[in-house]
Amino acid sequence: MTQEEVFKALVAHCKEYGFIFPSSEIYDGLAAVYDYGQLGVELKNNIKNYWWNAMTRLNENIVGIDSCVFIHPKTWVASGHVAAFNDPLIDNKDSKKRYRADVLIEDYLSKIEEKIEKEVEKGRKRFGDGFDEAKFRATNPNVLREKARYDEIHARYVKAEAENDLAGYKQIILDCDISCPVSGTKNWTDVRQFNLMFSTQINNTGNADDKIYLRPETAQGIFVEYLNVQKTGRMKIPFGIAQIGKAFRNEIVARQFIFRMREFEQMEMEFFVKPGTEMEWFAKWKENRMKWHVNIGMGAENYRFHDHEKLAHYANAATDIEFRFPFGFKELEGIHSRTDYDLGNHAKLSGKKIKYFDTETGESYTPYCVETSVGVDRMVLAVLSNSYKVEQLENGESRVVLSIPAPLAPVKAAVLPLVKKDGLPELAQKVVDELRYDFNFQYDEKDSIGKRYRRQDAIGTPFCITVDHDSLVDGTVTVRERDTMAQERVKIEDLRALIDKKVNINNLLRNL
RNA sequence: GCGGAAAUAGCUCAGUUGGUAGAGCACGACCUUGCCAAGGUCGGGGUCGCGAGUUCAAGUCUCGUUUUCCGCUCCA
Repeated sequence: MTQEEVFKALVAHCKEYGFIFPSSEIYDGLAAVYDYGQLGVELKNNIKNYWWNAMTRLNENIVGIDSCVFIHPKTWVASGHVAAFNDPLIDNKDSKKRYRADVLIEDYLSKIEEKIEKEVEKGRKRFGDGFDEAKFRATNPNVLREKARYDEIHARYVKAEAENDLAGYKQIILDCDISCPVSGTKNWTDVRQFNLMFSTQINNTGNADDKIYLRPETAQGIFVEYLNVQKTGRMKIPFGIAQIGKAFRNEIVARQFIFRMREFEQMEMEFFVKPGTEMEWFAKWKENRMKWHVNIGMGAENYRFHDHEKLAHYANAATDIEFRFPFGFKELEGIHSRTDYDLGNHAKLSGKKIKYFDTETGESYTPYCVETSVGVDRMVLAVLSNSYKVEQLENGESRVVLSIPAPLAPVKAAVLPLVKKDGLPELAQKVVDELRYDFNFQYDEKDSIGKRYRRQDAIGTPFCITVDHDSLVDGTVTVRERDTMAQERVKIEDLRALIDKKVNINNLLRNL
């Protein structure tokens, strides 16, 4: 099978066994929205627990919060999202390339500037030492002509930007004969506004000022609560605030199953540090986070860092942790050094003093911030795609197995009576009743034992516990391991310890 | 958003030049076997993604639309 076929099979598998469904499928579904089913939610919760505990329990100086999806709209002005995510876009119909209309115009303007500079350069060469640049710029007809053109276009551009006039952008592009760098044609679509943030209204007065946004990242919920947490928790720099929650982005193209959805879940941690120490912490968190990923046991070779060369407006360093998905290495987590951009802007816009007073040094400063941000859904996809295997068995048959790392597996063990008679179901039920307080169990008595093993393989259950006739006599059962299919005989009273050792998330945490 | 392809049962698919929907698996009941799936009998389940049009008649032809996949594009 090709990678593409494997991925398709995985998507079908996820639906067939209740991990992930297309959202509202009975109404034909909704693009790029997926629901987690009965097994998917267990897997996802296990991943979240592993992260939450690694952050908040293993670090005394990291605490968690749960902020709302709705936050004051000014938050998104301060964060830069309102300004940065209202792009006017235009397509060239021939090359099928999409451009930001404002960037096309800006590029054109800078070309005019270059022309002017060239003229000035020519003048300098011609006149030599006696060259009066200011006078040349004020009198040379070529320069004046270009300057006038520049001023006119620039004025229109600024006006279009201020008024968000999409037709105005288009007209500038047409008037300036701006052509597509790829196709060279001027066959343009209309300019369309694209806003990454979803918006709604918080009451029904219809007043535009009531517009609020669904958060495009959970991070800002942390920044707006920074002061509360720092003060009430008596937190001392350096310290972190962790949060897991939903975020929403109106992506132009949301695709690749749950890799890029319009509604998704993030696990973000903002770590506040003294200015000047942020690179040190950035390096520390890079290492720390990679360790967390590799510790899951899906192979260190499947992860890599990808350092950003082009940095976002708020960052002075950024890297991605990428994972080898069926469609290539893609971002799983982002680690950003966000400087004091967020807290600084919130201080400015809110008028509140957001400074940290260091009692040891007597200094007062706006903390810098290092962010770690994982996509929960991407983690789920990483685990599922890495675990999905179609194995050829010795007898020529094949089995589909999800080798999900045991601590993350949705169902930890299945209890199976070898036959549905002779008191075996009753004993099996007793075993389940003993252990259901510790682990997520399934009980299954339908079909042959081999078939039931395969069924558990398909959902990634690490252990199958089979109760047979000997169990009635000596109180032992067969424990069958998912990946090796090896069996061992275990006393019923030893089951809890045996399973716990393999599936308890605390054992993962201990290795960190 | 553009271009290409696809959509029939929970899953994988068949369905002849248009003539009132099938298989295997899965699911339920009963019987049988009993440590690595698919024995038997019976049963439930589909307005063929949705909406129009052509036709005596549309799963099949035409148009639109939705969703998915692939390629562009986008991804502070």
